[in-house]
Amino acid sequence: MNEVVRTATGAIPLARPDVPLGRRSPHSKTRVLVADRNVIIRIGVRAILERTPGVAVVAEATTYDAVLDAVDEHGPDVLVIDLDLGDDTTRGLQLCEEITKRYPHTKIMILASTLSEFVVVDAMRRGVTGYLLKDDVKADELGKAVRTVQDGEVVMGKGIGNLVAHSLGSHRDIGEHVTDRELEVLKLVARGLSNKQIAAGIYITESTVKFHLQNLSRKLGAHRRAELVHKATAAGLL
Amino acid sequence: MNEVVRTATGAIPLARPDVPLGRRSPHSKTRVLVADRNVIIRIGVRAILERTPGVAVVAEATTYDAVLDAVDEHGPDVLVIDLDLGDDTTRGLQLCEEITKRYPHTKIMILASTLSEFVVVDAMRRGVTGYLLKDDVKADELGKAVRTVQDGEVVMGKGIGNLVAHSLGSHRDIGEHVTDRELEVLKLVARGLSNKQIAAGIYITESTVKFHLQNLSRKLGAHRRAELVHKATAAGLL
DNA sequence: AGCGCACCTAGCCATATGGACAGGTAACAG
DNA sequence: CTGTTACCTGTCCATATGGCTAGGTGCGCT
Repeated sequence: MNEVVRTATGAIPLARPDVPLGRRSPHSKTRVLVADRNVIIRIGVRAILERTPGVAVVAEATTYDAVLDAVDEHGPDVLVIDLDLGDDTTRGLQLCEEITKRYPHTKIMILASTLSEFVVVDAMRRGVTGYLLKDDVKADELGKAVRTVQDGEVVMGKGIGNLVAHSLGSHRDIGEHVTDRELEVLKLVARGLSNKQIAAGIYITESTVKFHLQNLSRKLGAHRRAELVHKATAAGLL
Repeated sequence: MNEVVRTATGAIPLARPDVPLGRRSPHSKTRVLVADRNVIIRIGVRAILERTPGVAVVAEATTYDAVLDAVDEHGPDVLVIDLDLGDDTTRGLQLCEEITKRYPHTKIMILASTLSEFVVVDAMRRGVTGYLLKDDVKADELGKAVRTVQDGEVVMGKGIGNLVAHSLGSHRDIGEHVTDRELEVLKLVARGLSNKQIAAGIYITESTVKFHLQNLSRKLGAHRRAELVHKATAAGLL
């Protein structure tokens, strides 16, 4: 039943055939691209998917650029990706947007390590159609989810749907963009610097530091810098 | 709680033979127990190890209790484990200590998600002989590491060795135990409560809250509560 | 009994912080 | 031109925080 595991780096089974934008023949397999920086996860996902009937992993990628190249080269039906590929989470969101625009045939399913209200909502806006948590998925769910996503349906892990619904009803406009400068200040706060030290460090006044922190606090719904650091961490900003 | 997960093929390779404390015959395989709450990781690690010559995965476990049962039942040569099995990291460390005491034949290799100076040093003290980061390992390293650990050698991922050395030379006595009360206060700090609110919440005075925070700050080497939250998160305390 | 440890309390003081106000600039899109 | 956005600055004030010293209790261990 197993023994399906191929070589680690994985020979690419097929040269890309004609990839029409419409639905493919029911007999052809769902072609999947797996993107994760972690080998163990890549191999694990590959092993799980390849024991799912009608699904085949055509390539793996470990960086944002590699994902783009691989999508372009293989035109997969589904991209299973952990957004945390570089040190810039925002980059992952942009990537999703770009792929849904340029390769509408390729559906995106996020396989995340952590649940971030921030990221989920943003991802949905950018055309992502699936969001699962690594720690939550059962082995068989993953295969099913991929096929469901390919059919254009939305798949969300338990609790995630509720989260999104709750967020949309929330008073604060979540998903509000965190600016570069704010992030810069935030990182220094996390390192325990005072407003004065931060100000001196990046050549702005203490007033401005406080200004950025006020905005950050509003965007993340925090009222103390300790909470700010906590929520920012949970949101994958640090 | 959960049961021990058996092999997918369903065959339990061997009823446990006599397991002598000394080295086993060079022809017998290194018998591995994989413990991780995440299916993808378990399958990934299993796939990687099973393609390594001379290594066989005999069981999987997803909870602390299941690990203990499985070690007792299978007497594996190596336990590959992510300490983050429950919501109590400390429990994982205790588990390691117990296993090295009661089953000295079984070597322990930690396969962690995050690098925590705190945990690494503590783990070493309790007889753990390997520490790798999921995000760092190459596929072939994992197999090698398991065999190396079985031979009684210590394996540490890149950077981890330096970390340990640096820690030991550090002025602050790292690995100093964080008490229950401190942890309780810490969690409330992370949620953005003021000292006064925390005091009222757990029926102690503000002075005591500050006392606990002072001790925590010393133990984690932080000087501001934002930094405290940051480091505590990195140390897996939150 | 003596010891260490977790836990709790008090007071003092300089400084940091949060929250509010009311502005300014530059770049860029419609 | 007008509106939006990121970015920057200032002032005001109440409160929170960090750092310190100097105690107290109860518990388990030797």
